[in-house]
Amino acid sequence: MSPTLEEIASLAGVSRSTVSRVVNDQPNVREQVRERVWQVINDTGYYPHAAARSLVTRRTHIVGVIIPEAVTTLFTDPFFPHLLCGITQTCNAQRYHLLLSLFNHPAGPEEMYRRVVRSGHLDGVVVASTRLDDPLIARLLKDRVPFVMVGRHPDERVNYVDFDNVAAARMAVEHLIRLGHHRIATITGPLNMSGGQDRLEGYRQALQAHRLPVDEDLIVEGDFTEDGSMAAARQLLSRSVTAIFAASDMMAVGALKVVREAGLRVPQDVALVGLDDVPVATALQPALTTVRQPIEQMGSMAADLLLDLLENPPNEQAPAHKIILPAKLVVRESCGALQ
Amino acid sequence: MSPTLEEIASLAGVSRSTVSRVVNDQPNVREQVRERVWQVINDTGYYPHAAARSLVTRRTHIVGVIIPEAVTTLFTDPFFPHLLCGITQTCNAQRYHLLLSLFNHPAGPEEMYRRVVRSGHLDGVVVASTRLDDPLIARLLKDRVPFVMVGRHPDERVNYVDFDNVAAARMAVEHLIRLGHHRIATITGPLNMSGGQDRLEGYRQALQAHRLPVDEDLIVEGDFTEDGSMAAARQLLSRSVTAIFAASDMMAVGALKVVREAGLRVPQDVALVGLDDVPVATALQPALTTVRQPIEQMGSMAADLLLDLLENPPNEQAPAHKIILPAKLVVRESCGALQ
DNA sequence: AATGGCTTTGGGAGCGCTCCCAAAAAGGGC
DNA sequence: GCCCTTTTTGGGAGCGCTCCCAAAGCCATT
Repeated sequence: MSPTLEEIASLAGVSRSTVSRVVNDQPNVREQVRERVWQVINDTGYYPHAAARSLVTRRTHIVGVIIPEAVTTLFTDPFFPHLLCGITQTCNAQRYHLLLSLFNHPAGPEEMYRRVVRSGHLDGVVVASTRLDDPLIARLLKDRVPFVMVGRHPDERVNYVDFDNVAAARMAVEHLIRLGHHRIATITGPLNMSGGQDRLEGYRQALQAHRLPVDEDLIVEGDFTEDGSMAAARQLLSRSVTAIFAASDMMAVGALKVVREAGLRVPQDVALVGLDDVPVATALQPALTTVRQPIEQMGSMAADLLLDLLENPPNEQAPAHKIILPAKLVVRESCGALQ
Repeated sequence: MSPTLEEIASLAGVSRSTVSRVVNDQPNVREQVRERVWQVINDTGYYPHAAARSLVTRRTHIVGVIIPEAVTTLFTDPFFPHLLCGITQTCNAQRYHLLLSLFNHPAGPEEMYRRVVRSGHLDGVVVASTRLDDPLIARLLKDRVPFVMVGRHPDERVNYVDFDNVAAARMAVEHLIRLGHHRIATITGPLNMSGGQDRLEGYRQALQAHRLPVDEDLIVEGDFTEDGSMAAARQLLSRSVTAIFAASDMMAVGALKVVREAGLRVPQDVALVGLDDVPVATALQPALTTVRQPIEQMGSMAADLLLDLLENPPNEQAPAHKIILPAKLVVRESCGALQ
C-alpha cells in the first residue's frame, strides 16, 4: 500500500524525524530540505498511517455521532439527515472524520459504548436526540469524554446546542390564538425528551398568556412519527377542536391525513401548525405553517463547539457551553391566515 | 482512560499473550484461566485499543461511505438517509463501524482520498451516487481497495448493487400508456449518472414497445432536486403534455407544484408518476403513483457484500458481484387510475 | 523413572509513527 | 580564526497490541 515515513526519508536522503517534521508543518527544517521532502511525498502519494499516528498522539481526528434512538424514527424524519449535514460540513472543513453510531445493537448499549468509545476510536462525540434519562450521558461524563449534545440537558456540566423550543411552540400557538382559535389541541413529542417537554411547555405558556384554559383533553402525546401522530389526531378530532399544533412537521403530515380522512378541510375546518420547517412543509397542500428550526446550523454549531473543545481543552472549572438558537414563525396556508 | 492489555495481564496473574488470546477467542487457554481473565476484563471495563490493534493487524473494522456528490442534494432527498440506514444496520450487526465521508472539500477529491483512504482508516468502502466518469472508481481499483458501489458501473471489475432502473421507468410509463396517455413527458435525472440514464432508457423502451413516437421535446433533463425539476416542468407545460414521468419522487414534488401554479389539476389535467416511493409520496395530495425502489435493502446488501469481501477476500480472477433488485409499481392517485 | 507427544504459557520483536535528547552544522561577535 | 549560541538533523525509546517461537507443564506410554 502506502509507503512509510522511513521509506520517504530514505528516498529524500534525510531521517525519519525530518520527514515527520515536514509532514506536521513543524519549524526548524531548512527550506530546501522541506521542499525536497514534499516533492517525494507528492510523488509517492504518501499519507501517514492513521493508526500508527494515533497510537502515540492519542488522537484519532475522528468524532462520533451517537444516536441512542430506535433507527426507524431517525431516518424517516428529515431532522436527522439535516443535522448530519451540518455536522459533516464542519468536520470536513476542519480535517476531522465522522463516525456514525446507532446504539441499537442487540448486545446492548454498554457493549456499543465500549466498542465505540472505550476502544479509543473517537476524540469526541456529538450526541443527538437522546432521552433525558439516557445513561449514556452519565457514562460520558464519568469517562471524561469530550462531548456536545444537540438538545438541552439538565446536568450543568453538559455542553449543548439547542433551539428555543419553548418560544417556538409559543409562537405557533399564539399565531393560532391571533387568528381567533380558542380550542387549540396539541400533539406533543415524546415527553421523555427535552424537545417534547419544552414544546408542550410553550403551548401551555401561550394559552395562559392569553387567559385561555389549558384543557388536558386537548393534549395528546405523540412520538415525532407520522403514524404515532395519526393515532393521536384521531383522538383529538372527536373533541371538537378548531386548531391543532403538531410538535413536529412529520406529525403535522400525519394530522393532515387524519383530518382529511374525516372529511374535514384544512384550514377551513381545522387549522394546522407544525414545527421544524423541513422540505415536506412546502410540498403539502395546503402548504404548512410552521416554525423554523435551524437544524443544519445546530449540527454545525455542535460540531464547531466540540472541535473547539478538542483543540483547546478547557480547564475543569470552566462552565459548560449552552447555546440556544432562536425560532422563527413561517406563515403559509395551513392556518388560514393567508386567505 | 482504559487500562492496557499488560495491566489486565498483571491483575489476572498471567501474561500479555494469554490475555490477548482470551480477548480474541483463541483456543489453547485453560478454561479456568480464561474465566479469571474475563472476570478482570469485565470488572475493569477494558476494551482493546483500536489503533494499537490495527497497527499490527492492518484492519480497522471501519468501512467508509463515500459520497462524491454536492452535499445539498444528498440530504434533501430521502434517498441517502434510507441508504445509510440500511448500511448502518448491516455494519452494526457485524461489528463494523461506519465512517461517513462527503468528498466536497475545497482541497479537492485527491486530498480527501488520501486523507480518508490512503491513511489506512478504512478496510473497505461503499460508494454511493457517483457520476459515471468519477475518477474515484479508477483510483479505488488501482489501489486495490475493496469497495462496492450502489448503482451500476460499466467497469467489469466493479462490485455493485443496483436497482432495475430501466424496468422501473418502463413500468411507470407503461402505466400511463395503459391509462390512455400518449403525450407523456419525462423529467430525467442527471444524465451523467447511471440511474439518470437508465430511467430515460426505460422511458424510451416503453414508448417504443407501444409504438408511440419519442418526442425529444418532451424529454427535459433534471438533477434529482425539487428546484431543478420545477424549472424542467415549466418548460414541459408549454408543450401540451397530458402526463409527466418524473425520474424521482422529489422531482415529482417539484412538478406537482408547477402544475398547480399553472392552475392545472393532477391527475385530471396532467397525470404524474414518480419513482422511488419515499415517504413524501403518501403525504402529497393527490398521493403519488410511483415505482418502489428498495433503497434500504440496497444499502444493507451493499454493506453485506462489502463485509463478505473483507472477511473472505476473493482471488484475483473471481468475477465481480453484480446484484440487481427488482422494481414494483405502486399505484396511488396522481395518475387517475383510481378515479 | 524416563521418554515422547501434546497443550498451555511467556516473552521478544515489530507494526509506523511521535517525542525527546544529543550531536552536528551553521551563524555571530570579538 | 576561535569560541559560544542558535538552528538543524539524527536516532533511540516507546505507544498497545499481535504474531511467532521457545519453554514449561501435563499426560500417557514404554
